[in-house]
Amino acid sequence: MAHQTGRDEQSLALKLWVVLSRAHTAVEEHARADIARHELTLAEFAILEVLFHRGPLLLGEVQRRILVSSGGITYLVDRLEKRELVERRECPEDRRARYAALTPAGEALIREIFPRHAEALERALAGLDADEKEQAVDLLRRLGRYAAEAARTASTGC
Amino acid sequence: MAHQTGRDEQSLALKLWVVLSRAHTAVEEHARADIARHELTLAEFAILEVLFHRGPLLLGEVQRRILVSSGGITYLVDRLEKRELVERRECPEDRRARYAALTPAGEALIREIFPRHAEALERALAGLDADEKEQAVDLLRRLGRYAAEAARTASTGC
DNA sequence: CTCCCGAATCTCAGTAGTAAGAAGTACAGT
DNA sequence: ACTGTACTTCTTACTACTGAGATTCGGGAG
Repeated sequence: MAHQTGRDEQSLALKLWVVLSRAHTAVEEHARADIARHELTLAEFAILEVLFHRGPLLLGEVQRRILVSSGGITYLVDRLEKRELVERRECPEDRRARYAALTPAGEALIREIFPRHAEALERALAGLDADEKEQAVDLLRRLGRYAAEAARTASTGC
Repeated sequence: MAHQTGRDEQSLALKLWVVLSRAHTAVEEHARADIARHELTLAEFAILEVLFHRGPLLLGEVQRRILVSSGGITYLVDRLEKRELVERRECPEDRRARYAALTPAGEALIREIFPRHAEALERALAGLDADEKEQAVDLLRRLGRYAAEAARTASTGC
């Protein structure tokens, strides 16, 4: 048989899942600690960052980019709106939809903290050199794409 | 200067962090969905799994292996104990400490679902072949180790 | 036009944890 | 024996979300 997926293949997959989880947890802790200094969660930072780099986006677009639930995006934008870092704007073409956009204060904040956050991440990821990072990016990109696609086709039933 | 860490180095680090997060989220979703069929969270499954493969462990040892807070391990073992999958046992040498151990029902459950879970993970991770998985394991292991170590030394202050 | 299906957002109850600190216990130094 | 420090678990209050359903609206079919 061509694909004899035995116990060693399985244990290799399990090992990969474990080291993926641990690496993610360890790096996330750095990111979280850095961002917590500004009283932001990672999800809140991600919203500021995506609005900074892409400009105003519909709530649904933000939701898909940062991977939270529909309830979650409402909750998060509510919080950022209370702090006057983000504002909702009506969408002229579709009255169901709203844009999220940075306020001047939000833009000033993300402009200030984003470079320092990038530096903190660079330090956290300094265990690999540039070549190794590129290899890792390639492998993880394919891993993630495949897994996301597999989830999609499984739910739609083939 | 030897290490000119410019904008491209930083954006490479950022890209790595993004693909690491997305790969983790996508794979975790598979693991979560598979385990949810048995009314278990990933953390609960991790406890059953570690007790199955290592035998009875002190709560603190379980906590360090599955990376939750001290309050979290109490909460999780409480839940598993209510379902009679795990039991607490006194530690004769140290009366502060307790062992967590699988009940017969808990062992039967994990013995049944672990192989299927391993298969589900293997399918989720099938985007990489065996060689690539080994490369990824190596890179992620070093990445995670370094980041975890950096967090430790940062908190102890050098 | 009206009906209806689907999409975009919001509401609200519930949940899986975390953080900080309490209580009990071990152990080393005096 | 006594004291102080550190460790182990547990308690309590809180948080950052999730998931299901409600609401509002767009757009095509009849």
